[in-house]
Amino acid sequence: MSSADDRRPRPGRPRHISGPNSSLSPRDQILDASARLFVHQGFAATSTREIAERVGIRQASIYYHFPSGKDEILGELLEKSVRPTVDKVAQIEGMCPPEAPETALYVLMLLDVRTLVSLPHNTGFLAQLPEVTRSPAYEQYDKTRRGLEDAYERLGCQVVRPGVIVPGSAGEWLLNHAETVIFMRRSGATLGRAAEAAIAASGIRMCGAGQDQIDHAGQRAAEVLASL
Amino acid sequence: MSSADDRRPRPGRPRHISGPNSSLSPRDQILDASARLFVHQGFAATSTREIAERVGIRQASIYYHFPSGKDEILGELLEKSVRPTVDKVAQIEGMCPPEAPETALYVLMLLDVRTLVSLPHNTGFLAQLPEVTRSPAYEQYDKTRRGLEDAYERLGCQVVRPGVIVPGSAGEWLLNHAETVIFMRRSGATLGRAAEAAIAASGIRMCGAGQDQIDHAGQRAAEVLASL
DNA sequence: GTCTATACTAGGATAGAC
DNA sequence: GTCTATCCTAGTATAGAC
Repeated sequence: MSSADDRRPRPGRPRHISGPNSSLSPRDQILDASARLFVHQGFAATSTREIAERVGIRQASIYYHFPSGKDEILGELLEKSVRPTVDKVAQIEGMCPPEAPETALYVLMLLDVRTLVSLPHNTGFLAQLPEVTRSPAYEQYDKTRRGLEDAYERLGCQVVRPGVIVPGSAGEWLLNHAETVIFMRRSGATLGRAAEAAIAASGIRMCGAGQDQIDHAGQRAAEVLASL
Repeated sequence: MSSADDRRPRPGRPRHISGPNSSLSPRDQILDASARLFVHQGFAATSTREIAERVGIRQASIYYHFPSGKDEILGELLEKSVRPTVDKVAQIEGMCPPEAPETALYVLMLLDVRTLVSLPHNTGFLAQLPEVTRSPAYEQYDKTRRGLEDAYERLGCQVVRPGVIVPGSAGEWLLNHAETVIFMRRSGATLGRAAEAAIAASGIRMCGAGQDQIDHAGQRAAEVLASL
């Protein structure tokens, strides 16, 4: 990482108001405030002035940290919202026994759900905004996410029982299902371990698995996730 | 309805370009163009100029049909996106045998899904936009939609098997599930009868119903829906 | 019913001082 | 590193002609 990570207060004109100012670097303060605002009122509807106000700096100062403005901020928030999950996918597929794909799928879903739940300000939602989808920053995000969808597809195809019909592709369907947490968080819910597990479980159930298999996958998954 | 519904070309200065201009009333042309734009690029990110351009009129002319501008257009689009479903809810609950709540739930979901699928430009998505949620027009929509969620809750509670854990309330969970069609449409899928049924089926499946019950509910549901 | 013209505001972005 | 000052564009909204 560059010198931007340096936390020491370096020289520079003091801010016009010097509030408590948190422990985050100015750059991270901007990211945090932006995330909250983008998610609550939309990307297009949020102005750089509003962001600056939240942080306690002037509008123009944002361009010191993000020379390309809002879009650059957005790009970084998007990246942070998929990266953690994707990075662990290969690991999961490696650790789970190929003869019990439900377990791997359960683990993947649970991991995905947990990551989304733990994202600050529910930033997973950003990628759903139409302005964002069309923005140049989205392209990079989308490539990364596609890797995730592929993993769901590989596992999903093995788990779905004959006779069970799934709309569209299994991968898209299951990933979509996991991402419903985003909308649950939006409607104000605080999701605990039980809710997270319930979502993963219903994902497997939708594929046609019986209660016994679900329970079994759930137990094995907890172990796998713990050793991650 | 008022004189706005009058389709005859009434006097008025001719448009600056006189294209094919469809068969819709000018007002409906504005609604249609707005719907497409709002869904594809967001509400806040869409300007009245863009709307006007699509319709083939000047920006200022929009205010003749919608004196309060964009928000008024939005309000009407939102209303059209829930009204059809909600209006049929009572009817459904009345028609289905109380001893087989899966059937009623299946019908409700299928109806809901079909309505969402048939909405022009996927306008069901509008209510998901943060700018929209905070807009004054949303309040009215939300009240209407809550009636729908209540119906899901009533039926869902009867269907969910003991031992099956559902995150949050059954009503919210199931309504959310039905609304995933919106996101499937967004990712480009064209949904046929089979896909619609698959969504309703997996909703029931998530509650813990077995394949035989699902099949049965599906058959009964088709009959009920036909006589609606 | 639609146009032209225009007033007004808000937001993005840059230059240079401290 | 943050500020002030300022420019410029884009968007909303109104008034009045046709």
